[in-house]
Amino acid sequence: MARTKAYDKDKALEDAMTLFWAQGYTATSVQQLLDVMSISRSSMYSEFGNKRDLFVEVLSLYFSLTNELIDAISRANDPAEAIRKFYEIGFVQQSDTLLYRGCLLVNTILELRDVDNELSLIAAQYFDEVEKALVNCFQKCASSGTLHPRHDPEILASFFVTVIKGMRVVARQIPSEDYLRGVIETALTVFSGSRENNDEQVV
Amino acid sequence: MARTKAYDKDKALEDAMTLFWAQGYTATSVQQLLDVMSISRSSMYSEFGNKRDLFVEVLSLYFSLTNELIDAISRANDPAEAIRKFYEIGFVQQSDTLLYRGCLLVNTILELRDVDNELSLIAAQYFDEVEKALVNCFQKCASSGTLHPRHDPEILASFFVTVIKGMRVVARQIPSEDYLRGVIETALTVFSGSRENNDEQVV
DNA sequence: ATTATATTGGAACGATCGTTCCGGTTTAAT
DNA sequence: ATTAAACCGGAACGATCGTTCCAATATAAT
Repeated sequence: MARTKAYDKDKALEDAMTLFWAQGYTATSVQQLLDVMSISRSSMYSEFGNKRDLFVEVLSLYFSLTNELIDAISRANDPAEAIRKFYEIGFVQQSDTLLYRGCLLVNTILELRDVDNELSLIAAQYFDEVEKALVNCFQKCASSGTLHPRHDPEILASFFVTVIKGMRVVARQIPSEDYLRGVIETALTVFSGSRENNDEQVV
Repeated sequence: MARTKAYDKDKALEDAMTLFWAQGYTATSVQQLLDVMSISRSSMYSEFGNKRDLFVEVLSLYFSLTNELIDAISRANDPAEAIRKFYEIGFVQQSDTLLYRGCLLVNTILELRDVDNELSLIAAQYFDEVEKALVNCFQKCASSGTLHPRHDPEILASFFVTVIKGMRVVARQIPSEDYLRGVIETALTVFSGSRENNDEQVV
């Protein structure tokens, strides 16, 4: 006996994600959210609780979109392939609009660390999932021999995750066509390097 | 015939920087600024104009602190030394408090890109100064032979700047003692690598 | 057609936002 | 001691913040 909703919850959540993604949590007002979500004030509060709860759901939705990424990493048979797949899916295959938006998780980690640490940690933990997948991949590659024993899987994963985070910062600055490619290709050369003349590093 | 100020402008600006650095531009209220700056509302507005103008001055102050960094880069004679100096000054020599604060420029680039692009661009341009210094250094090294001709100075600089940006994101997550060191040491191996088996990269 | 229920738009809440303004206070120079 | 200039505290501005509430509306089931 109920009236049908005039809005689509999934669609509304997606639109909220887009706005939070662009403007950040603090700078995005509820009124702006209502506008892009095409939802009434009352419906938003009854459906999502409040602005903060909505953001938590948005983070969850955003992370669910990275499943494709994690799967690709898990399936890779050599380390360079894993990274290339990552880059391919996360950067090349993105439309400019999405690419230039950067990463909601990175944005959130930075924005809310000293404002709402709980939210910041949620974002950080989601990103850690990606790092774990990379560690697993590299460990698997080490076992199968496609990763040179000189490389530590964990350190290697932390390196690439950090590079990706940096690239998400750069992406938001709307870099030239080849900028990110140069970065990732340079990063990939760590696989082909020898370390002989690197023993006396002390820093 | 004037009364002496009860506040120290430089000190006040520094304190404002600290707060903006931690909380970001949007989430920091004028009242919070007055509290940490130990300045009256009237004095703040007559001295700095408004919140936005104050932030512009804060960005300028922040950038002036990187002069030491840029000098160190400029003086370096080989590329690895430049990067190590950068890491040493910008990360190792920092107190935990400062290190975990991340980078105000990176934070600002991300936070304000779609909120106040003008401010975001100021931050981005400051960071570009660092990148230029790195390019110059690498070009100099290429001339003097301490940089292998296989490396392109600009691409190499873009790589390390991106790594640094990523490391600033990571730093704000309060990483373990050795995390950042592992990242930078891995990044440095791009200098020692050969590229022979890397010809068929197509991505 | 009636009933029941969920959705809706909009008014209203107190709190806080950035900013302006003014009267009182302080102090350096006359 | 008087004057002039600058600082200071705080009230007040309108605007916006996130949230709550309610009456009106719309629709699925009876």
